[in-house]
Amino acid sequence: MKRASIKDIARIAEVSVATVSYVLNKKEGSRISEATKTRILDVAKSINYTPNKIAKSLKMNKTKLIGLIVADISNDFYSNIARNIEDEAMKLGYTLLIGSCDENPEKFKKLTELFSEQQVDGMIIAPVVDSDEAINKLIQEEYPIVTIDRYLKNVSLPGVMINNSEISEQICDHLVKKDFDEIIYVGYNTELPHLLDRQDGFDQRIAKSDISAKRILIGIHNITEEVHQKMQENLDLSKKTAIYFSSNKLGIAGLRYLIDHSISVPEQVSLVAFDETEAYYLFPTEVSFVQQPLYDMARESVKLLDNQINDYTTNGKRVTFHAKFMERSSVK
Amino acid sequence: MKRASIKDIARIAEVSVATVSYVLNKKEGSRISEATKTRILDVAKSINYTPNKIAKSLKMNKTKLIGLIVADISNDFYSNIARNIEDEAMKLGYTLLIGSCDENPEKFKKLTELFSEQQVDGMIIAPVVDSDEAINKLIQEEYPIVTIDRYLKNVSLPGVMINNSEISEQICDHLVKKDFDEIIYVGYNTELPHLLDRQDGFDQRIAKSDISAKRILIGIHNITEEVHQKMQENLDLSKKTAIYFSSNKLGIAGLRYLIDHSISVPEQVSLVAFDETEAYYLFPTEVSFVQQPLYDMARESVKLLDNQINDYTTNGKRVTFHAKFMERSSVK
DNA sequence: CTGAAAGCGCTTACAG
DNA sequence: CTGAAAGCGCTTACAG
Repeated sequence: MKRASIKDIARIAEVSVATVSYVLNKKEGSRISEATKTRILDVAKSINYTPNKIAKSLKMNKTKLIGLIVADISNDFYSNIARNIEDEAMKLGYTLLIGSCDENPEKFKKLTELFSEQQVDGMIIAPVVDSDEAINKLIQEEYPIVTIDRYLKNVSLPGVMINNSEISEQICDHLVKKDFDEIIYVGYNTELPHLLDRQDGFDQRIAKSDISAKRILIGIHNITEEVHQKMQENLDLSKKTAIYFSSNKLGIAGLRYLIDHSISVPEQVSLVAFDETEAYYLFPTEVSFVQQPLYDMARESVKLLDNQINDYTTNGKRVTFHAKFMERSSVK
Repeated sequence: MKRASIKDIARIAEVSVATVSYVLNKKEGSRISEATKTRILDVAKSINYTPNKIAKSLKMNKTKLIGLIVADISNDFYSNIARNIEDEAMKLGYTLLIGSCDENPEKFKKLTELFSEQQVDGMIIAPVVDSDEAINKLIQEEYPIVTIDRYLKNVSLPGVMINNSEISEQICDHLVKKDFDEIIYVGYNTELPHLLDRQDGFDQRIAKSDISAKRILIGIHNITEEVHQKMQENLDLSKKTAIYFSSNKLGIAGLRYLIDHSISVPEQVSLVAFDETEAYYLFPTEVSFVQQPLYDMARESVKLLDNQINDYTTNGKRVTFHAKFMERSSVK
């Protein structure tokens, strides 16, 4: 697998490597004669030349590589975000490196180091709990970074997010108006700001009502088991109940519980879930869900990062998108 | 974002860059004195040195990068394969570049070019229809490649696959013995060898029985619509019927049809699907499915590729794994 | 219109 | 025990 280099082209076309480089990069500015130009192009084609991006990167001090660190790539939300980011990155000439840290700060740190060694021009990250140290190091090095989905409480990095609190309030409002005896919020026991926002929005609306509300908060591991156990303990079918699952993982676990216990939706219990996932569509009832504008978020994140790369600034702006409540038939 | 280089270390520690390089790469062979060694390491740490892999790659003529081209990353099968490959690649010191060509040969070709320019040491690919040209070019350049899941009819590339024909025959045998009036095979109208194998295995077993069989073959786009339409036309609930969905996408579309039409499984119709996906678990009946040994396949593919990289050979061996039929309650 | 030369950050065979 | 130097494949300011 010996690859042709511009040196080879230069030798065969009997010109200098400089000239080859100019022609190949279309930087001649009409300086090079048509004859040499076509000769060079022909030779390049005939020996199957492909540029060595590594060499170019070294010289140019930029790789046109972007690193993406998601919290969990097996989550449909993140895999869809990744696809959209890849498309957008490509449009701006970047190649995307994808890493999943699986909510593990050690793995998060390792990925930042890996990407850094790989000389990525910047990173799009979804911070996980305890990833602050690794992130601060990047900030200190003035590494271009942009957050997505999640954000940091104490640091103002540029990033994209949704109106978590607001949309939760809307959902809750919708449920409150339907006159349920009880509304159950299913969320995570976590410090992640965007998730606390979802909880806050819900709480605020509940506070203004006189409806009884319960909170089921679970750890980030063993989601299925914990959701099942807590639903067992908290779901009282003698009451007219609505459940709000604040993530797709929680939603899937909850739907699974309802299937296993033959609880029919929305006859016996109503529900709303966060995010969209293919799995919702195999549930016997159409699931009402919160849809995030993935494409717009992906596009904006790449744009923000590109800006950071071209002109580094410390006070990044955070862009908030509006999630959309898609009403289906799972709420009665 | 000015990064420290070994030159900086050399200057501060007052040694040559050669010495720094030896120490950093632990290639001293006890040649360097402990004093200089620790001095260099201390300086490296204090100025936050991270090696520039780009420079190293250029010099060493290898990047420790592997490219993975899957047919469709939004398919759970491929995203799980990708995760497993990433883990295995990491173990051997490789970083994984992931690309999804979405069954599009143009995109496939573009990804091979992108990866090639990025100087990946090798590629793991799932060939799509009409990708032969791009693949032949790689072969001609003696680029280390390994196929996964799918394989090529006319070229013997090293690769991993499952016993498609055999497992289909087993499934069919299982259904034949249950004495259905009719068995429907749902597959793709395609030339992809591994899918034709699935069909062949089914056909062979049917031929030895006297059960009526139907084939529903659909195009690779608009899966949901086509499956719905053809099931509408072909499903006769007055007969005792079993359906065999030969991919997870087909399975999901089919399950969706059954949900939409309130057809109960296995009471009114029995079914088996290929591959595992989270969505199956939200279906009211536990779905019997074919499980592929993803981890083993991923590991073997990386191993085969690593072998190719270290010692290129043209006659690659193909490794076949055994898929497993997981019987649940969707067949009566 | 074209080329010689420096340099990006590394590694390593060679010399001392 | 340590260093000078060449070279990986490019780009580009400069000279002619």
